[in-house]
Amino acid sequence: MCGRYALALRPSQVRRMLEENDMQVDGAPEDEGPGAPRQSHNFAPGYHGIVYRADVPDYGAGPAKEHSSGTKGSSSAKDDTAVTNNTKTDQDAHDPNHFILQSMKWGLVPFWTKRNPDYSSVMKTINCRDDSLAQNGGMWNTMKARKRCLVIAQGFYEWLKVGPKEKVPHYVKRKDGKLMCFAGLWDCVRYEEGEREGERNYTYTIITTDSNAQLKFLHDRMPVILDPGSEAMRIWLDPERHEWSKDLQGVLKPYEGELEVYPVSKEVGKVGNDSPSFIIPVASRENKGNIANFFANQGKPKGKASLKDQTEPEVEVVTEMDGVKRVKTESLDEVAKDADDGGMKREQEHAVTAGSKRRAESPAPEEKEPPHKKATVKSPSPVTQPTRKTRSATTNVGKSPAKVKAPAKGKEPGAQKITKFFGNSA
DNA sequence: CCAGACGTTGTT
DNA sequence: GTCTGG
DNA sequence: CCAGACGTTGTT
DNA sequence: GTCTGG
Repeated sequence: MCGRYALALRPSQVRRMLEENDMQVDGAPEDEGPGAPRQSHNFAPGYHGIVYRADVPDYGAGPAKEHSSGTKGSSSAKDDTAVTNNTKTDQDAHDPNHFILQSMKWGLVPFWTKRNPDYSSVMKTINCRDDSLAQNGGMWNTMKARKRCLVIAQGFYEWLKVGPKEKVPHYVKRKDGKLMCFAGLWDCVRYEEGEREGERNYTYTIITTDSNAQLKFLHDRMPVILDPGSEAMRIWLDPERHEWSKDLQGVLKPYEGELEVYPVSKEVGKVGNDSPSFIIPVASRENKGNIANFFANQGKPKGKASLKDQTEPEVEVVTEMDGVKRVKTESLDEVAKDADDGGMKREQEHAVTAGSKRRAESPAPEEKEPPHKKATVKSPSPVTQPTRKTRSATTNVGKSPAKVKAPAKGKEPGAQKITKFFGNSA
């Protein structure tokens, strides 16, 4: 289900927005540079996104040596040597009372993985079912106990199936305009060999649960969404809880707040495309207006209030079961070619960046991550940003936000699909 | 003991 | 890494 | 998650 | 259909 979402904000913007919701942020990754999270309205698995979590060591919350399952108590209790020890104590800098934003790669790879896992394996861990966490064994055991986090997004996409071949993308966001915080799990792995040997690779997964009544027509599953400042969020992120419990399991339930759901441009289906229009109702007046402005203003970033607030979707989800067919047809086509509008000469070259071919031909033998094609149009601050609460100045605490170590850049799968990451011993 | 799984979604 | 099956 | 590729021989 | 890239 949650296999694509929107996060076109820089870490600094995310930080500010969370702080406006009274969330403590003691560190954040750089907006740019190696390992920086990607900004895209079409955020896909494998990208580096923004995760929020307690500032605990790489082995997670709780005592360094303890086993999450509490199994056996023997052991000499002396040998410190933290888990992946060596190389400086990676801890001394951690403070569980601090919460940080960190860049991590979407698609969880467990810490015990020996080699860079193949693509298909990783794709299966972009999500984690809430009911999988209710069972005791399994690969999530350590993470659910000690490595819980929030995955930050503006909203997510879901494709409504209409008929045997048609799929209409819908965007889902919070009605109150706040950032969407998914319950997630993270981990850190250091491969034993390969080009990434020794590097710390941070990855994450998004927890899914049953859809709430509002989204049932779209899909039967949805990500777990937590409200900023809620008790559920506090529990989920609490580093003092380093064992699974009913309280924690209880956090994982369908969202009870209000969401906004509406169809969007089919262009979002093509990975690699990116445009602010993807999070705007496809057939709305705003959309047309925005798109027009968008291209009209190509040269000047300031422009008028282009896409400021796109409330009232007026398109709304319309029916579904039987009316499905019509839902998409016209409206979508319309937008697809609406760029030409009724008389404007300008046309669609759009903001939609064309997806690149898969002609892997790296001129330089380095750099992994897919090219961050600088979106044709950069959206300073696209939609969103309600400024609801308008808290007093977000006192930018004087702490150095550089506490978070830049995560190792992930390597794109595919180069060498060795081992499946589940199969290795210690 | 060792070897192998450890996952999700969607579709049938 | 842990847990299960053989 | 969806979209798109999915191939060989031979020549430069 | 399956697999890969983004």
